[in-house]
Amino acid sequence: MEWLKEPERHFPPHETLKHFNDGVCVTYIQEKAGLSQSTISTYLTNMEKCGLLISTRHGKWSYLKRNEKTIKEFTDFLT
Amino acid sequence: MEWLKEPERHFPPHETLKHFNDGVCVTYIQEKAGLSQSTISTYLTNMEKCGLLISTRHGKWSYLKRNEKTIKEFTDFLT
DNA sequence: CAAACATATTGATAAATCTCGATATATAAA
DNA sequence: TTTATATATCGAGATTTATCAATATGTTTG
Repeated sequence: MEWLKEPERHFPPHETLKHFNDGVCVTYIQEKAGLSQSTISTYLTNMEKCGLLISTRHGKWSYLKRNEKTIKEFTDFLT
Repeated sequence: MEWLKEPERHFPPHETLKHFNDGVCVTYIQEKAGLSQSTISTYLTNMEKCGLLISTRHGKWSYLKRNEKTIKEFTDFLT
């Protein structure tokens, strides 16, 4: 969640997409997290299901970005 | 944590102490939570150790109240 | 001091979570 | 249309968490 606040500071640029408008691809997140591909895929899927992330598919890549609306609702609830 | 925001709304008055200045006794929290005495005692001890609660002993009773300072630090971190 | 009461600690078990490798599926490239 | 690449799903083991009953410790009261 923290990394996705500033993708350009935490991830290399995408080869195909020249921007981070839809977030970061699963592979980059997986490599940086240092967990297995299946683990990260499951985590990201769950985080999307519970509304914390937004997933967008471009060709064979899935890009993940923060869902600021739900995140705010959640932190507001915690506060 | 939520109950302790307004003890007078969520708990009966204490017999000995006539106020909630130091929070609520373990027994009341235990009864309201519906978990065993040992479970609640452990939880409250841990929450105190990690700074979320402040524990004050008056005679044979322990009273628990929120540690607003640490709670704020934590919610700030989450936000 | 002994009995009673409030809280703390210990030891145990069931359930949940973390994490992986293997495999499946989807998409693009050759 | 086979192969390569990216992501998803499944099944399983190890670790952690939730929770309890039993027991211990601390404190007051008779």
